[in-house]
Amino acid sequence: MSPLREKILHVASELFQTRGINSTGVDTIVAVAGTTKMTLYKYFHTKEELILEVLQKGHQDFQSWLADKLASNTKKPSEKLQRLFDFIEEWVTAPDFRGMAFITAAAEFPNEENPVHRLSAEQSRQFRSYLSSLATDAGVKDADGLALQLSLLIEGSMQAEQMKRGSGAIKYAKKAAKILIELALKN
Amino acid sequence: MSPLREKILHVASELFQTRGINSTGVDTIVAVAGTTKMTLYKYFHTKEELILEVLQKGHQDFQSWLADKLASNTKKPSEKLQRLFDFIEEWVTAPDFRGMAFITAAAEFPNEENPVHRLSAEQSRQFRSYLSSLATDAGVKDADGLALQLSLLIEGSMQAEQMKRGSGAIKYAKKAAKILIELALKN
DNA sequence: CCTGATATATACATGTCTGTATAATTTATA
DNA sequence: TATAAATTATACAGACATGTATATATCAGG
Repeated sequence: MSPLREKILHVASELFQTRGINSTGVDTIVAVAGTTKMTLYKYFHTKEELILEVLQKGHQDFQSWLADKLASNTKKPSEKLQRLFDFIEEWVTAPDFRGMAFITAAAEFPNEENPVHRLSAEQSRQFRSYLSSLATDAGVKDADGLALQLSLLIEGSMQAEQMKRGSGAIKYAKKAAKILIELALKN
Repeated sequence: MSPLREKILHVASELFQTRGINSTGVDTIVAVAGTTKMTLYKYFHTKEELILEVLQKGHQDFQSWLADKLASNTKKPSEKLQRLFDFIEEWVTAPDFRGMAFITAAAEFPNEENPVHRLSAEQSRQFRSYLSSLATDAGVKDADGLALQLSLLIEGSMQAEQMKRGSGAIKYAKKAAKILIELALKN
């Protein structure tokens, strides 16, 4: 894959998160990336296409990072569930964290028919489904229910952290999660 | 207060939530409100001022609606805490609910220095502080902690409901809240 | 009816946005 | 070195953004 293409993707991702998607023009993106509009439009036919790819890459990076962390630091399924929030905390307290892409994108494109909104909703659904599989593996009965609750805590924390850096929300989310998980494992 | 001014505020609020703030031009607002730009700029010197007032009114409407509901449907402080999510559910499942203004606004204006972002963060903080006072009145020891956890569940549910109408997230948030509240009341 | 405030109609200045057209230039390959 | 591909430079079209200037119309109170 072209390094210039990846550079554009990376720069766009940064700018979208720090300034917002709609407030970031393609002129700014190419200027920061050190290229021109002609090149950008060669790799991405429209700005919307670029947005969708940025979202996709962001979500994939997050998902595989999390899966790797869980795979290499835990063994038992229930352990994965319990240590989940440690890694989420690591993710959201990273100095360059500026919010979860699919959360902010859905807010910038509220119309449910919009392709960007649809992809965001799909990623949110997919993340919950991943949490549900973790819960199922751990032997939780209402896995979907627990997954939804955990996703609310996680996405809420990300939202809170994006709104105010160093909010410490994730600490309390972790405590709440621990209670909910332990209770779910008993039933 | 001028009815025309209120009409503009109301229309702007609707459009901001259905199309996004940055994607809604003042031309659209005045067209839908049935007035002209001259009048809009007489009442609001800039678009940003209009945005800020829309946010303020939205938050005030929500807060007073919730306080009224709690005041007229509950007596004991602990009861308020426990029935809180019933009213939140009523709020987010209302047919015209399109997301919590201060959540989406913070996403559209990610820069923490931005006045719109600042107001959104302030409203979020204020809401948590209100939850904390409810918890304190109910005799909860770590009132701030519980308030933060509940706010994550609430804001997460609103986020989820805005992303996909009829998500049912609030149902599970309510269950989680019940557990957390009962546990906090015991300690 | 007349006057003053309120609102409208309309045009415009100025800037930014996405996306494209055209030509020059660098870079890689053979 | 010659040829082809990739990238740049630059200008522009057309739409839309915020905000303003100017003149007209509506409407209430005296």
